[in-house]
Amino acid sequence: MKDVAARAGVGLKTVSRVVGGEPGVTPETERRVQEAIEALGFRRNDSARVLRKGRTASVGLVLEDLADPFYGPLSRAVEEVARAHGALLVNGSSAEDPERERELVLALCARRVDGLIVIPAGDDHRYLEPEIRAGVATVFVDRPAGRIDADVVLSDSFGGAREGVAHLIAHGHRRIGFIGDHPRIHTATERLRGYRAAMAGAGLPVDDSWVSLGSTEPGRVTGAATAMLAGPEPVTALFAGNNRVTVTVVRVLAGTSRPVALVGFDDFELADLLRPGVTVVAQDAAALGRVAADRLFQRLAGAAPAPARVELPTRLIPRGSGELPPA
Amino acid sequence: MKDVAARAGVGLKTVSRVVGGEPGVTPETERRVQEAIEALGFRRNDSARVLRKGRTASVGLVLEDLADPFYGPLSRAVEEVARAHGALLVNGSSAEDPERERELVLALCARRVDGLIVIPAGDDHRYLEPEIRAGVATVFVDRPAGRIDADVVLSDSFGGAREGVAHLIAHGHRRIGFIGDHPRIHTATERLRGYRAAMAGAGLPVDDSWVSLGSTEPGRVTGAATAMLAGPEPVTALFAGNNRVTVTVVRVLAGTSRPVALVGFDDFELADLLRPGVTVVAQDAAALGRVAADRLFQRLAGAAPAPARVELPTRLIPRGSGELPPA
DNA sequence: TTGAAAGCGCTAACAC
DNA sequence: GTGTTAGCGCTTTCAA
Repeated sequence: MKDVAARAGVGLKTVSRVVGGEPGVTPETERRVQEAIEALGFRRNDSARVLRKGRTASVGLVLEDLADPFYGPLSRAVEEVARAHGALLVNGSSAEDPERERELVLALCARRVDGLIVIPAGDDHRYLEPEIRAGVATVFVDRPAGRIDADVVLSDSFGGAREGVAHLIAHGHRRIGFIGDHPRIHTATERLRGYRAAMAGAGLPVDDSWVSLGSTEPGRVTGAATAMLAGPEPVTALFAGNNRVTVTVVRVLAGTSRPVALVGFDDFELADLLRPGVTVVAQDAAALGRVAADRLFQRLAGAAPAPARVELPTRLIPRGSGELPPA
Repeated sequence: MKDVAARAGVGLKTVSRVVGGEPGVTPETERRVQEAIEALGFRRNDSARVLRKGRTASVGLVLEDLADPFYGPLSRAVEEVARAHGALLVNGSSAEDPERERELVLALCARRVDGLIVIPAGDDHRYLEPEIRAGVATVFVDRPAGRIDADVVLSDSFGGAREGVAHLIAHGHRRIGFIGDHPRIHTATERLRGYRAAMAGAGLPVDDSWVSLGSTEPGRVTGAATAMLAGPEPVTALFAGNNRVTVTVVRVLAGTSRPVALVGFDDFELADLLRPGVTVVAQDAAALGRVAADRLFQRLAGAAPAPARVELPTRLIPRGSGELPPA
C-alpha cells in the first residue's frame, strides 16, 4: 500500500480510501491510485485490516465429518448465509473426538473468527466460556452444548423416532429392534427415548436384546442386526438411528430371506429406488444450517437474546420398507 | 499479552516465549506467566501473529458445491493433510460460477492463505498470476487451470470413459448414448472424447442424437435420456457422465419396461444395492484431495518443481447394469 | 479533499 | 534468562 501511494504520488490514507471504497476522493485522484494498484498488482492484506478493525468477517464451522453426506448440505447452507453477510467459512472435522473438537474450536477462536457454529462431539464446553465472554457468538447445531448455556438448533429426534416406531407398531409389529449411535451422542439417546415412548405408548414391552447403541461402524451394526434377527423370537422390524446405520441395515436385510420391516432416521439419496423403498424419518439438514447461521448473524449484528433452543420438525416418508407386515 | 506481562511482572517477550513454546524461560517464570494467562483468560491473537510472521497456517479450498457427495471425501482428505501440517481449511463453493470462483479465490488471497486448492469453474485463471508470483502455492484438482501453467491433479476421465463404453460394447451394444455435464467443463469433454474413442475403436458410428451434454439438472437429463430411448432405433445402453447424471438416469430406467444397460462415471453409495447393481467407472475422490494437498505442502515447504499434471487411474466396477445384453 | 501520526497485538533482532 | 525496540500493513484520529 505504501508502494501504491508512492507510485500514485498520494498519501497512504488516500489509497486506503480508494481500496476501502470510502468517499471523499476526487475521481482524478482515484484514477491515479487505481492505475498504480493495477501496475503493482496490489491486493490489500486483510490480516492487517483485521488486526486494526477487530473483525475477521469469517465464521468457524466445526462438525463431525465433512465427508458425511448429512453434513454436506448443512455446511453449504451455513456457507450461503455467511456469504450473504460477506463472511467466509473456516471449517474442520472433529472426527467425533472431544479433544480434537476443543483444539479446533480454540484454534478458530485464536484466529478471531467472528462467530462459531459447532456440532459438538464432547459434552463439556466450559472451555468456551472465556471466548463467549470475549464476544465470540456461538451457536450449536444438531446436539446441545454441554454444561454451558448457549443457542442450539436441532431436529426433533425424540418426536421423530417416536413417530417412526409408532408407524411400525401401526403396521402390526410388536417386536421392534433399535440400533443407534454411541450413547455419548445426544441424538442417539433422544431417539432411543422416542423408541421407548412409542413402545410404552402402545403398551409393548421392550426386551433388552432389542436395543443396541454403539459405534456406527458397519461391523458393529451388522452384528447387532444379525443378533436381533436370530433366535426363536426375532424382531420383525428394525428402527435405525441414523443414515449410516440405516445403510448398513439395508445391506443386512438384502441378505435375509424373510422380509423385515425397517424405518430409518435421516433421509438419504436413492432411498426411494431400493426395493422396497426405505421408509425414513427425514430431517432437513440444510434448514438446520440455515437457521443456526441466521441466529449467529443476528447475534453478530448486535442482538443479544437469551440463549434459546430451536427444534425443527421431522417428517415421516413412507416408501415401503416401513409398511411391511410382520413376517 | 501486555496485561499478562504486567500481571506476571515480566516483559512482553517472555510471555511471547511462553505462549509460543520457545525455550529459554525458567520453569518458575513460566509458571507465573501461565498463572497470569489462566487468570486473565488470555488467548493469543493469531491475526497479529500472522501479520508479523507472514504465514497464516491456513489453506483455501474452492470447490463447486460442498453438498455434492463427490466433494465431501475430497474436502475431508485435504483437511486431514492440512491438519497434519498444522493448517486450517478455509473453503467456499463456487456453484460452478466462474465469477463467483474468482471472487472467492481473491478473497482467500486477500486473507493471505498460504496455499490454494481449486476445483475450477472458470476457464481463464490469468487473474491468479499476480498471486502465484506473490508466493501463493496453488494446485488445481479435478480439472486443469485455464490459460495459466499450474499443478493439476485429476482422474483419467478419458481412459475411464473409454473403458466404460468399451465394456458396454463388449457386452454386445452398438447403439450407446452418452449423457454428460456442460461442455464448458473439462471432465465432460474428456469423457465424451473417451466415449468417441471407444466407439471408433470398435468401428461403430456415433449418431448425433446419441450424445447430449448440458446441465446435470434432473429435468434436462431426464429429457435427454427419454429421447434417446424413444423412436424406432433407440439406444440399448447409456453411459452417464457423472454421479448426478447417473442417479437421474437410474430413476428414468426404473420406469422403463425394456432393460437398458448403464455404466456411470463416479461411484456412489448404494450403487451395489440397486437392482440391477449399477456398474460404474469409479474415481477416488479422497485420493484426488490427498495428492493435491501433498503437492501443495511440498511447495509450501520450499520445493519449487515445474507445474505438473498428475492423472489418477479409474476403476471399472461391474455390478450388473453394465452387463445387461442389448434388448 | 487530503495526509501525518499513532497504534491494533504480536514477534525478530538485539541488547542486557 | 530476560527485556527493549522496531515494525508487520492497515485504519483511525485529527489536523491541514
